[in-house]
Amino acid sequence: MRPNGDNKEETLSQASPLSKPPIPEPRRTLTLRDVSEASGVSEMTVSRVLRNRGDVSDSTRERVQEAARRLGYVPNKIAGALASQRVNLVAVIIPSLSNMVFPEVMTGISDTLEDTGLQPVVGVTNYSPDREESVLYEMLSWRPSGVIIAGLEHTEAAQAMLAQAGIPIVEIMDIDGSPVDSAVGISHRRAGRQMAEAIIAAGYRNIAFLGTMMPHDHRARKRLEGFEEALAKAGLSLVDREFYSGGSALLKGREMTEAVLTRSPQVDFLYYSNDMIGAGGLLYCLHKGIDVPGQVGLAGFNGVELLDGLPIRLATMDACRLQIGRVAAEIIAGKHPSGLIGGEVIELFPTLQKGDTIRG
Amino acid sequence: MRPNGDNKEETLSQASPLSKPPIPEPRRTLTLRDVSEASGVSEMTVSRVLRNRGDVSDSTRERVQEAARRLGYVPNKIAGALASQRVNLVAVIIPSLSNMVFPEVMTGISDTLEDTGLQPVVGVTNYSPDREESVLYEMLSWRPSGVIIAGLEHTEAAQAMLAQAGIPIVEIMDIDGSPVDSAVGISHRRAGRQMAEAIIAAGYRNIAFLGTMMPHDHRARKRLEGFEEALAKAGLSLVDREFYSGGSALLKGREMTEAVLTRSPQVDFLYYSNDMIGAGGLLYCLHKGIDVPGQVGLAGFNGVELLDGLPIRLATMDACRLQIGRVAAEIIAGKHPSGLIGGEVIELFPTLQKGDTIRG
DNA sequence: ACGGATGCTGTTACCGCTAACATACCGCAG
DNA sequence: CTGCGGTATGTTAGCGGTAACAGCATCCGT
Repeated sequence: MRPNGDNKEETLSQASPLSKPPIPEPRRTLTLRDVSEASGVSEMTVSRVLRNRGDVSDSTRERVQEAARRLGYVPNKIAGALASQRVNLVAVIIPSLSNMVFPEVMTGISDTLEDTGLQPVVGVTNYSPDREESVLYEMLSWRPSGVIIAGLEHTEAAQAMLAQAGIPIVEIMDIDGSPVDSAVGISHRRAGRQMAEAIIAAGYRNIAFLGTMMPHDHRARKRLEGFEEALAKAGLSLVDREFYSGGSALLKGREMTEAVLTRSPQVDFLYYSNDMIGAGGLLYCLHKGIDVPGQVGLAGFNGVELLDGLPIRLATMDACRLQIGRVAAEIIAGKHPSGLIGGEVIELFPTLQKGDTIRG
Repeated sequence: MRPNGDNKEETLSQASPLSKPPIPEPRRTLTLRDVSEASGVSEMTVSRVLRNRGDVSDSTRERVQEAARRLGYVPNKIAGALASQRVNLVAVIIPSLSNMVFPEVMTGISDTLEDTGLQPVVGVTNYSPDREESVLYEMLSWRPSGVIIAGLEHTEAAQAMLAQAGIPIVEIMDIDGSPVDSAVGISHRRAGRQMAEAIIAAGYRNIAFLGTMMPHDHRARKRLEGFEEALAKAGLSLVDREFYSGGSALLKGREMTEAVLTRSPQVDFLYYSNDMIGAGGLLYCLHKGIDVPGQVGLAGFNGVELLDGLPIRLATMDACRLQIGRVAAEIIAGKHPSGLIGGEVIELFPTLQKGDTIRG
């Protein structure tokens, strides 16, 4: 299966005597040379035709294209990239795919990159800093044209690699910290604060938090910090808190909610670190006949599409995922107005959607 | 920012006079040469150390490693791959990421590839055959070690590329058709049939189908075909059908269910093409106080984790996603018992989970 | 008619790394 | 002391493309 190193000259001279059957020899993988011999021009001209660069006469162009198509030639980007010092890949490094939130960021990125000739390549870290470091190393070794990476927290080595890479780096999702190069995202601290303020303004006083255990989900952590900060400012503090890790988020939301409401019956508001567990909690409350938002209010975070399908709309904050992807890609592609310089921090502002689960 | 083509010799000779400050010059991207000069051995020896290949004395090895680390050297896999004719990438081509189902396949693939030195690279087609073709072309041009691609239906050109690529190809998810090389998946036709049989056996007679409009979701189509086939065998046919495209699947499920139940009040069973719309329908029925599964039964497809969090469990069939990913990766990595020959079709058998939405 | 612009094609020298082979050095049996 | 096998390192020749430049017609204005 591997390309065998049989001597080229002999093989070729007897293999393609300018005959025209469709697919002459499906053995060795084809090179520019094969197309060049099949069409009677130099490799360079073939290269020009296939990349649509430089002047080539129409007749030659057609002859080359026909030959390439007939042979089923697929260019070798490895060689091309090495020679031209140009790689049309953008490394995208994210913590998870099963999260609903990152696929949407990806959509924003893909859409924007679509007509730039750039191609996103995804790496997944599972929220592990070490894994992030090795994924980054691996991707940088392919010399991408840019890096889009989630979060501002990385290992020291990863920071160093990013700083040294000599390509545009965009850290996304979060702006509470100092980026290596550019950053696009929202302030999770502010988002937590805002939600707390809205909750307090609505008159809730006995507030519980339900969220992920993950020590490396810095954004969830920052939201909670902002949230508690605002509570403190109002002279309040969390009445209860519950954490989980792994499993079906919807189910966990249900279970955690039951646990909290049983343990702390005085609780009148449930703040969830994401919409999925929030939805689980909401379904639980509705199922139990709890008056939402009268007796208990709820809020999540992210603004996932899923919420539209629930019986009543969960309060949430849109995390601007699509736009984050778009702007990050624009910066990499050099299409962003302010991204031409690099080193920008672009803050987006999530909108609070009170839905039907906060009274007032 | 781009590596500038300044002449190497001069630059180097004055840039690194064997001094030892941490990060001498963050300008040009580093090459083996830089590490070689910094550690006083040949490039070849550095290459050997960094790849852990061949015999190198401990003292040399350490010196080289230290230099590489100090400089922040990241190898250039483009050059490496070109020279060695070896690429540690596996192309994975799937229709969508927002589907819940493919991320899980990805997990199976990643897990299995983890300790093989192989790296998955994802391409997304959005269920478009043309896009699939171009994504495939793009990926093949990086000369991956294998291809994992969803489905058995591809454009003619894509089929040809796959056949010519000279690397292991695994078509996943589906086995109702003829694969180019290997295939791992379930029979969706059989799955549809099985579900229909279970529904009929439970005594339902007025059955409606609710699903996606997408003309290129061949697996959903095959499930419906199998389903109708089994209905026909029992002298039945679909009482109603409803299609959607785009939007929040949960919401669409809700809306479609309302539409069907209003239009065809005699319907006593709702068969959904996926769990997400099924869940939407279930929530709708529960909300309306419809007796499930007495008055109306429901079933979906996929066995997504989300279902665990619903008030009652939706009937579904597990699509063996994790295992599909695993086996596909094993075949590519040459670790699968029967995959050593290639050209195998491996059928997996989904289990029908009746949940709480089919009576009996 | 001639210098120069223009269009098309070919030649040469790499890109950064590794396979394969060559070399140097060591110790030790003969 | 020679020769041999092994270990540690260096040298050479590409991998398959592309940048840069070098031809060589053809065509233009003056």
